[in-house]
Amino acid sequence: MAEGHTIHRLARDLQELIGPPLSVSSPQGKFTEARRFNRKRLRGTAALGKHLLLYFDPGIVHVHLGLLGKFVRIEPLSPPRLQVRMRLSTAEVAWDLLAPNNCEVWSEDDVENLRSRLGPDPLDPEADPEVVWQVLERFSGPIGAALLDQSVVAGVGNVYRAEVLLDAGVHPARSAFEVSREQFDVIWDSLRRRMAEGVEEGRIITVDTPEGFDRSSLSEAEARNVYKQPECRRCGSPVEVLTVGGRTAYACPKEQT
DNA sequence: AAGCGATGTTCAT
DNA sequence: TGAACCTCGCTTA
Repeated sequence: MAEGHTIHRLARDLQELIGPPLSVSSPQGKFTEARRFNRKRLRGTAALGKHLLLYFDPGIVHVHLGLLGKFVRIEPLSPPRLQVRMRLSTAEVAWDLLAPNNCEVWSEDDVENLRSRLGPDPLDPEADPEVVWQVLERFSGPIGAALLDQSVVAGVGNVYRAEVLLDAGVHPARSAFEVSREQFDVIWDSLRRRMAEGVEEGRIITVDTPEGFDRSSLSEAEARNVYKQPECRRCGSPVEVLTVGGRTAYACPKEQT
């Protein structure tokens, strides 16, 4: 269940493994090159959209969590579950990678190739919204499909798509080139702010809450304005459910046109 | 106990 | 456009 915020948070959290030689294994066996990283040091981590890169000394491991994958922080001596694709551990802590789409050895060229295939990442401070805007003007298809296209914007997933389009008052099925500059600015600002919040909170919470409110107490169902909501949490209108860009989309028929 | 769906992507048709 | 891949928590019976 990973949109870009999850990966950026992981890139940060996994930095606790930087330093000592790591124990690297693949209890499940499917990451056949695990042995080659055993006793090697982690030099750094990086998040590019939904892609996670682990820089070892030497070597690069690329991880994509996909829909089901996750990293779990556990006690280093706890016996790994059978389906652990990769375990990274120090004397103090272990991280288990479960059910990823990808966990493989990459070259610098592979990383460069990925960079060339990804659009700007709202979580990258250097990201240039003008590049996205230019692409949208020529994009043939709905804005809802463009936002999920990783070559247009990197890191956006189905939840942020729904919430951000509500923020901008734009219906997901609207043609991308019909989105006004003002609407795009709201989309981009909203992506930046909400995804950054997602990194800090470790989850996607888009509803407004009172000052001092404990947001971690919100259930998943309570945390969003339109995504999977029966009614729009801003105005109460019944939420429209449709398919855009091959995924289920949610829209407020009153606020999104 | 069984079934369903999911914050993703790629490949085949 | 659909199936495959990767797994599990929540819903339904």
